[in-house]
Amino acid sequence: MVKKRLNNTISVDCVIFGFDFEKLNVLLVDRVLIDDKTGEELFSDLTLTGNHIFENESLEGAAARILFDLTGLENIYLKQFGAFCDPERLMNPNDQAWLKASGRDPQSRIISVGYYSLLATEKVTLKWKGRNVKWYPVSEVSELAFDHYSIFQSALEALRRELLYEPIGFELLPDKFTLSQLQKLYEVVLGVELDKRNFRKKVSRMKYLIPLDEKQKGVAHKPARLYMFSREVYERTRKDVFDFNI
Amino acid sequence: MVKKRLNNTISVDCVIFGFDFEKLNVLLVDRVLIDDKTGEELFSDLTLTGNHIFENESLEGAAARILFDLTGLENIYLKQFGAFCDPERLMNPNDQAWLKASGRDPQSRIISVGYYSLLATEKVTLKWKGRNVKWYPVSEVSELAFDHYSIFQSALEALRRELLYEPIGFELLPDKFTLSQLQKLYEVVLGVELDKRNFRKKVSRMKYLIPLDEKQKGVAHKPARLYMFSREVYERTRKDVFDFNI
DNA sequence: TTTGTTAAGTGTTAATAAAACACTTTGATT
DNA sequence: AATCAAAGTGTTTTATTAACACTTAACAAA
Repeated sequence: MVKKRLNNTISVDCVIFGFDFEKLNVLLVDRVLIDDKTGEELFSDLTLTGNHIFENESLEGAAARILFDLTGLENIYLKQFGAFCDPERLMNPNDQAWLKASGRDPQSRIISVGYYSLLATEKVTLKWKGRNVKWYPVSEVSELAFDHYSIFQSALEALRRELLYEPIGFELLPDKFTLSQLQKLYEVVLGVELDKRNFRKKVSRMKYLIPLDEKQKGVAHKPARLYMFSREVYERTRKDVFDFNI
Repeated sequence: MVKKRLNNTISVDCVIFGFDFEKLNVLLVDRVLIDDKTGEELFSDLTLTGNHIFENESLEGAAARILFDLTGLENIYLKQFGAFCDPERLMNPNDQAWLKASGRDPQSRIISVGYYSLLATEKVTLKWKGRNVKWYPVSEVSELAFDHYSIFQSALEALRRELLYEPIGFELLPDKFTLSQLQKLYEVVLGVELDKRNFRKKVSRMKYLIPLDEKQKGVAHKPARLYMFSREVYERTRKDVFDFNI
């Protein structure tokens, strides 16, 4: 092993999850490499949204910038879930060609710090900025460029774990939502089926879930009551000490 | 903000926790800067154990190497808990002097990837290698160099959370241990008091906790039965699906 | 205005887990 | 033989989880 101190590049990759009341989606970029001379399309595949970190920018700042550039939204939920830097991670031919074409040293090492973020898709209007960015259902994501598939899986795992223990589901819903929408969210993200009555009994214990004097409109059935999440109540009533009982 | 692509340095910092049946400890390095000319001690403070990443080395590989260099141990539990890279993090005067003295550009940016690892202190014989490395009780750690105190706190938080949901406590104990030692471990790491009978009832449900036909020796009271952790049983009986009930 | 459609909303019982609590046992030491 | 120190052990109350089916409200179509 060569014991040389390396200069590396830091990039931040965002796994942007969006919930549309039916399924969980993720924002991916359609990466197309065009041959300079012939204008021919060399290949096309999908990547996560990512970018290099600027001078005087924090990791989270870079993630927020990427998110802002794509959606125009600020103050979105962002959570760091891992750093990725396997020496072999950028070694497949497409990735090498891509790095070369974008003027980087294909031998250089890039460390990726991953953030996932949570959005209600209905809040978002995508800003193309010349890049082909689209929502893809999480269940249909298979191969991605670089090592982005394994980063994506890591993010999904981190999201699931977080959802079990922290009230972050609300980040995937509009400000006002119904209990059925909240239940569907848990079912879709965790990949389970939940009993309606037991679910409602459970969430009724969460004081930060505030029922509103307002109902759904324009639905062809009994309209559901709307609820909102109160961060204020959550912060005030959360237990400081671990309440796990071993 | 200057939009320049930077070359950065990656370092890996290890927060090495050790349990001694009484308290949780952490391995820290006493960093002393000596003036080249006068031989005078300029300052001394404590840092986490860390190192730069070598070429062709993975992040986890670097963490394992740091751990091996300090303890001579391999296959130790290691968990990545975060990446740290605030532009302001290395700006205090001691840290600047240190970077300068060790031949690095004080303006360069260092990203730290943090790993924590778990050990029974009795398994470890520290290898000095010219560096003053010692166990410090976690409860007595206050200031550390660089931003290592906040990295340390992050590690402790990650450890506590992990301990609540995964059977990692065994990593902090010798191969054979008593139930009282296991209980003490949970109490010390989580900072709670637990009821002996309820604790035993709870762990008796864990099939991967194997009672041995062996007892403590040389204690001036009723000797306790020894137990071991079976990774094999754990892997075989763990639920694949989330068993959280919402 | 009646009828059909669709999802909302609601309660009980049985099984399991958590919380609170004190005395007896065992081996080593004196 | 007596003392010491921690090991080991059960019951009751309360809270949570799991399983399960019918009525209601709004809209749309006839």
